[in-house]
Amino acid sequence: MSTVFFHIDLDAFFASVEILDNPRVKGKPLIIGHRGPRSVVSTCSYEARSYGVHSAQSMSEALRRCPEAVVVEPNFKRYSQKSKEVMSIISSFAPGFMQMSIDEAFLDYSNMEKIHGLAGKAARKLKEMIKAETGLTVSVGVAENRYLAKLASDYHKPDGLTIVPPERKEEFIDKVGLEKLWGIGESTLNSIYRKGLRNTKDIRSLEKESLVHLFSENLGNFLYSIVRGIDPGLFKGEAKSHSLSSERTFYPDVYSIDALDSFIFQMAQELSFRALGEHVVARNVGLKIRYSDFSTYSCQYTPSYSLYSSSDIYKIASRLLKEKYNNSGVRLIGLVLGSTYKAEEIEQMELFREKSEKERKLEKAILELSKSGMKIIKARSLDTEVSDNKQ
DNA sequence: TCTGGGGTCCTAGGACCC
DNA sequence: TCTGGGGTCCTAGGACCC
Repeated sequence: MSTVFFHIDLDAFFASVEILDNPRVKGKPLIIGHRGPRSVVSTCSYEARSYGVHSAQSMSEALRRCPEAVVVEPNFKRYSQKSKEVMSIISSFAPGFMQMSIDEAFLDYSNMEKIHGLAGKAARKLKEMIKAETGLTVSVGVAENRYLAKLASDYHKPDGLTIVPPERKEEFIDKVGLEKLWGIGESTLNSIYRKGLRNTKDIRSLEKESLVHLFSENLGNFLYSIVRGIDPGLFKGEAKSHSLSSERTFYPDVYSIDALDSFIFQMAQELSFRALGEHVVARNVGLKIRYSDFSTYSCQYTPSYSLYSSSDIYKIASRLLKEKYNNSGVRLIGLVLGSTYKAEEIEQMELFREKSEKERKLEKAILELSKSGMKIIKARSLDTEVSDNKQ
């Protein structure tokens, strides 16, 4: 192998951490998630999975399938602490570390045999280290590129190790099957079936040009690559743009524009805090509305100035709401700060200079307080005065 | 049985500029 | 008097993933 990549995936991560912290739930079907009427399963233990419970399933359905399940509220602080422990072991094991999410990461193990031995032996060693030091199990995939390694880690779970020899990659792809290939969701799958293609072999039998013609430039090339075990290049490079978003689902549905506006006001502040905390400013604000029938609309606005102050964000979002809201029941409302970019010296920025001294001080004071962990909500009628900070 | 919350990327049409 | 093609930005919506 000229290149070797590992994909390391923590098994049922949130559930495993809860079991670690509370061994009494070990062996029981465990569901992580809120207990609300519109909540979904975040993660669940393997015992719960045997009842047909799975991530993203509605909680009501999950509890119907497994009424005796133990439901635990997610504790993200604890998970991210545990995640850091694991990631630090992985990142010091080999170079080319790339964390993909709270519970998975890639390693580049190319030309590393001298350090930890052949890839299989090294992967076993890494798994043992993680188990010994954190008490958690991982599944590891080893292959010549990241895409295959990612599929491989999912092939045997939990506590699995799957190695894909380069000469058997197409065979492996066929065994995984079209339905489980990364990047092919329900919609793409249906459009593939509608074109009379039933599996990975059918797709492989077509020329790249035919696939591009049948689908689109991007999807055609993507399909052509993945059925051959060629990395489509999804896990490389820096992301071009970023966004920060916040959304809330209501139960029951909300019909009052004033109530919606209050939520927008709160979310504008949340996002403003997060943006300031991460030293980013945004180019645009987006609003998302999902009505009772699940129909979802979004709109956005790009002002001529950069955004980070809660009052600017709120003003735009509130205007979008007034323009778009159709007076029917709303189940979800969301706010997005789009096209964010790093701005180290926000205080020095043009917009801040245009603002009144008072307003600037207020934003700064709120930022400081929010950093100190205090929960501050500005009174909504005021843009330039400090309220008595209820709640 | 309905369907969270946080993200990224793609598509397609229109505006505008060269 | 009719009309090119490329590039970039903006918007709305869709797809996918963890």
